[in-house]
This record gives sequence, structure tokens and C-alpha cells, in this order.
Amino acid sequence: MPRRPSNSLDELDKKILATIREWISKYHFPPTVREIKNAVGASSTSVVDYRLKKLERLGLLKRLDNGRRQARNIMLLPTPHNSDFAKEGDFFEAMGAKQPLEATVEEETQLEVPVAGRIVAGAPLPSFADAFTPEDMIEVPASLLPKRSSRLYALEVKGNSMIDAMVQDGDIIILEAVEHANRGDMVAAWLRDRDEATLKYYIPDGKRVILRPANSSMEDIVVENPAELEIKGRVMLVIHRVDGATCTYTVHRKCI
Amino acid sequence: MPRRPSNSLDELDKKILATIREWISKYHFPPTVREIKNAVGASSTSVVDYRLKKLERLGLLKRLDNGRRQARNIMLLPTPHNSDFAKEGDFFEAMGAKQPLEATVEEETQLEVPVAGRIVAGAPLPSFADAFTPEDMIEVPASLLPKRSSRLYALEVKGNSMIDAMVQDGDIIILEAVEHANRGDMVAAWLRDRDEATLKYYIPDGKRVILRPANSSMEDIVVENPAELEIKGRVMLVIHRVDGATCTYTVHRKCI
DNA sequence: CTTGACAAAGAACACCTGTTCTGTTATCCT
DNA sequence: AGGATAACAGAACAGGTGTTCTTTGTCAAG
Repeated sequence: MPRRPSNSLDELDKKILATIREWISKYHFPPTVREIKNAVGASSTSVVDYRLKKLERLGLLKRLDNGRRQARNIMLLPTPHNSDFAKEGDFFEAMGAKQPLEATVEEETQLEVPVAGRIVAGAPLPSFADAFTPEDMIEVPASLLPKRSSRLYALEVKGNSMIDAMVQDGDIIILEAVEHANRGDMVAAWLRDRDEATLKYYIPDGKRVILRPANSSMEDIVVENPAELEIKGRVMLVIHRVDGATCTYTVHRKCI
Repeated sequence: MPRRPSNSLDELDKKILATIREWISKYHFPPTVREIKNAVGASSTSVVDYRLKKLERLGLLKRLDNGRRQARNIMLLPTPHNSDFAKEGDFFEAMGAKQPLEATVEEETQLEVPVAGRIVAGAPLPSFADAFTPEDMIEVPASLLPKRSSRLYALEVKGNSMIDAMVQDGDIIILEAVEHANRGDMVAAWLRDRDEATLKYYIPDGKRVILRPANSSMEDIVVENPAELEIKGRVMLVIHRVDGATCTYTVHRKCI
């Protein structure tokens, strides 16, 4: 048995890949064979061509072939080998802002908000007082809250009974402790007559109060006697953890 | 005084810009003069060259000149659509490009984002190029976007086929035009083999790509061949109008 | 050691590609 | 109307650029 072609990346391969990445990051288009040759100090374009063919065979890049020859036809492909792909993936972002996403997350000032407890449809609703003995603290990007407030606290949602408010099990809601809401606010409230906690839009209607779910397919709750409605807070933000690294933050605010 | 050179963009200019954008979006490298010529149906390369010089003079693109001639040396520059972008001075400095003419440095709390079209499950997905002929503009609180980008555009959601992404009929989604997503990003993508537009979380898995709906009760889509997946943009923000005066803004971002 | 295939060097080829040149047409301003 | 210039058309040029060819070196298995 004679030699077999190498399927592992040696220094030159990595150097070529790095060169391509850096070139794209810098100029927004891939280098030519000769530009790679000069950058890595290869002795011939054929060496670079040879290595590029190998890298293409390994699925690390693709050289476009539309039937005719094309200049700068190298495309980096997303693979686990190509560990720096994230940077290369920023190809487009590089045209504008090239900072990695984590950088912006780090720069952001975070607010610490106490988690006062859980909100469950059938269980008593923790109020702001419970935030003084917090179960936990949660970090929230300050930019998502329209104003600084010392009356912020968080509740963890248990169960899917709040699904009408587009809030799922496990979500965290950030509340501002208020006793009186404005029209259109989403409020966390306790319904004394029903012994029920709920998240609804607050719509005063004369002496009555209409509590309207976010999901329009659900029905309104009409509270005839406002004394039966115990408003605990105004929903500022809903945090939904998609997976370990991604969250969605739903901001509730007025618009024009 | 005889004629003065035009400083406004006519149809051909826009067509050339769109062609460049689409080409880059498709192949990851810019088109040649002749490829542009064929794409826009121009009669000569000199016409394209003439227009490219004009677009460069207007600060919309830059043709790299390292002393020697270079193939595919077109670089798109951040457009005046989002003039805040001019602040990213190092970019312009590094590229030796002139800043866009209309560059104004004023801090606005609201960003104007072009609405490029509608996203429907079964209809072709508008891309960033369509943002050059926007149907409308929408104002977005700048504080909800983690960074300034000139590549933002908006799509209006039609139908409830995207309900698995927690997006309803009539919502507006703000996208950043990117070619490659990072793990965990929610992307707007076109599935070539299915002829279908979708909003899903992007999860690379070796050579495959898993598209995971936000609603965990729905099933993943596994894309075996990444070439079948045409990523149009990364979802930055979902705007949901609750009623005339209230919106919810759902921010998608990484968390730690 | 011999052998066979991988790998590299260097040169050459054929085509791609930005650019320029010359001439023509269209349009604006006086 | 008429001059001046923008804008276009077509072709040609000069050099960039992917690819291939030949020759030579290198390594591992028999």
C-alpha cells in the first residue's frame, strides 16, 4: 500500500483558511489564489490550488463552478471543523458593524431585579413586598426598560394558564409595582371574587373594568366592582428563555 | 452652464445596486462588471463602469484600488437609508472611503426602517434588496436594537402560518440582512426544496441545519443540504400591535 | 532498497476582467 | 437653435487569475 491522501489539516491548511477568513473580513471579498500564495508564503499557485482542492474535498470551502472560470470564487462553508465560522459568518455584518454579538451583550448595563415568587392562576399572587425577601435575582438589560424604577420585581410563570397573554410556563415577567394602571397597560392582578391571578390588558369602562387577553381569541373578563380587582403591578417586560443562550424579551409599551 | 452630472439614483443605478446585493447574498463575493452588465441588461461594460464610478462618488460603494487592478473589487458601503451608520468611522477610514454625503450625526430615539414587503408561508420572501423600494417606513425605538446596523429592514407578517414562531398575522418583524446566522438566531429563511418561507431558530448540526420553531410543540425541520436554505435575515425585533395605542416589542437576543 | 502515490515548484496557458479609448447620441442651459 | 457636456456603445488593451502541465522531492508500505 502506497501513501494515502491526508485528511487532516496541517499548518498550511489552517493558515490558508485563516488567510481567507481575514481577507474576507477585511475586504469583503475572497482572495485570489495568488493573494493567498503571497499571504501564506507558498512557493507556487499550484500548491495553493492543491490545498484548496483538498479543503473543498473536506467540505471546508467551496469553489464555485458555473461552467466558466471565475475570479475569487471561494466560499467558506459552515462546518464544525471551521470553528471560527461565526466570524466568517459575519461576512455581511462586516460590511457594517463587525463586533461579535457577545461584545454588545457585555457592554450592556444590566439591572438586577428581585424575583418575588411565582404567578400561578390558582395561587395567591406575590406582591412587591415579597420582593424584599427575594428567592433570586435576575439580570435584565437596562435598555429594555423605559425608565429607572426602584419598584421593579420579577415573577416566574408557572403553568400555561397565562397563554392568553402570550406568556408560557417558565417565562419571567418584570413588573413595576403600581396600584393603579393606565388604559392599555398589561397588569398582573388578583381577582378576589374568583380567587384567581391573571395577566390582562387594563381597560377602564365607566365604573367597570374590562380585562382583555392579549390573544384575541379569548374572551374578556368584565369586573363590575373595581374593589374586586387587586392590581399588583404593571407588566414591563416578559423574558422567555428559548434555550441556554437565547432569550426573547417582550417589551410592553405605548406607541403612537 | 451646460449639463451637470446627476446625483440622484435612477432605475439603472438601483438595479445595479440590487444586483450587487443579490449577487453577494447568493455567492458571497461581488459580481464582475460583465456579470452586472448581463444581469441588468446593460449594453456595454463601460456603462456599468460609468455608473459604478457615479455610485462610488455618491458614497454608496467603493472599488478597492491597491495600486493594481483587482477582480471583483466592489464593496458596498452602508447606505444613507440609515445615516447613523456614518458614525462607524473606522470602517470608512480603514477602507479609505468617503462618508456618505447625507451623513448626519444626530441621536434619534426612533429609527426608520424600510418595509420591504410581506412574509407569507407560500410566497417568495422579500430580501434586503427590496428595501430599496420600500412600501412604507416604520419607526422603531432605537433602544430596542442592540446595535446600529444599516442592513435593517422590515416585513409584514401575513397569515398565521408563522404562529409557531410566536408571530401573528399583522405583526411586523425587523430583520437584519445577514447571509449566515449564528447558532440560536431566529432567521427568516426560504426553503428552496419546499418553496416555503419560514421563521425558525437556526441550529447548525454538523453539515445539517436544524430549524427549530419557537413553539416547542411543533416539530423541527432538518435541512440536510445547507444549500437548500436561503437565509434572508436575522430576526431582531417583532412588533405586535395590541390596539391603537399599545405595542409589544419582542426583542430577540443572546443572553448569558 | 524499491515502488508507488502524495506533495510541491515553477512555468506556461487560456481565459477572465477592469479599464481605457474613440465615437456617437441625448440632454440641459444659454 | 446651438454649444457644451453627460451618458451610452462598442471595441480593444493590459494585466489579473484559475487551471494545467511537467519535473522534482518526499514519505510510507512491501
